[in-house]
Amino acid sequence: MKISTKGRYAVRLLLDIALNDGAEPVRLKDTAERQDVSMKYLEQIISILVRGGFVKSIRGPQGGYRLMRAPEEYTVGMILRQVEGSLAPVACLEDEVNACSRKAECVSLRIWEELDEAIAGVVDKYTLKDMMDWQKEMKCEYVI
Amino acid sequence: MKISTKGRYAVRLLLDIALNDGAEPVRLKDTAERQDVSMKYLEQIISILVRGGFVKSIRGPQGGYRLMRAPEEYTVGMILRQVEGSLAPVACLEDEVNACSRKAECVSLRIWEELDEAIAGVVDKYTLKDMMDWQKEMKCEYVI
DNA sequence: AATTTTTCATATTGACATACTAGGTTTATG
DNA sequence: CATAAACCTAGTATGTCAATATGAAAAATT
Repeated sequence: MKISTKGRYAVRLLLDIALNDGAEPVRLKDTAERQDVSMKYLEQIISILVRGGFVKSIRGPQGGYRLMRAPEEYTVGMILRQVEGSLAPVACLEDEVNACSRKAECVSLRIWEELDEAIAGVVDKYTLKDMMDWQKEMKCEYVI
Repeated sequence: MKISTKGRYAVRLLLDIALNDGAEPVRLKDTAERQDVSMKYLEQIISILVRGGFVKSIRGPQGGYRLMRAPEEYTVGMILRQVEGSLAPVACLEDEVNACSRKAECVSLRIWEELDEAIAGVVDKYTLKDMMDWQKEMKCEYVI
């Protein structure tokens, strides 16, 4: 029941791009340094986000990445599902292919369904905008 | 973000023991047949539950397993944590050893904390007794 | 045009976990 | 004593995770 580093890095990566957006697009090298993670690994993660239409890339010197939409339009759940796939706690909830033959009688399933809803309820409640606001508040506190 | 078969089997195994409890203790062989899973695998799972004081075993012919306590005293969360370990969605929430150095400034952590609470809220809400009741209701519906 | 800086693409790796299977030992019953 | 159950340990195939490694392609600067 763990969120992978891929999922966690993806959220932090998009947050970093949102926070550092300015005249120039955000370079992966800088994000990697700021967050102290492998740039090569981030490259793989961002390529999923580019393909998913979450960010656009600008190649060449002074290139980098920018968000495609406003920060409030990215829920944490959207990001996690894009890089990790389904967040369902059991495969039988995902689709018909993974559904098990005992689905109708399975009383465990009721709990897994409620768990799935609870998870979605949290990750779909927050957006990059919320995280940006928290980050800014925090910076303020440090200054004071 | 998946619950392992070990966790799911453990819940169903204890439910099976609860439902089939009678004059004789419940044999693993019967549970394995009823649920169509490997008995050898169930042996490994139940040994964790024996060590954790969830069930007691009776050896020899006419042996088997019985719950140590009343079904309402087993939450699904207790069972999952016993066989899977922590249900925390990220390692940094587990303990001081796994905590990361950026914990104080990490805004993602707020979301993971809320997610952790949401997960616990569901799995600790239901007990084996609830599942037994659902199972019995369902049997009724089939008869009607 | 050459160089540099960035993204883009694919392959490989080592460690670990998952989901079992196999084979045997111990304990109690009839 | 034969049998039926739990108990114990090891092995194994498969896959996933979390990266590294290598280099190509594109675009801006010099």
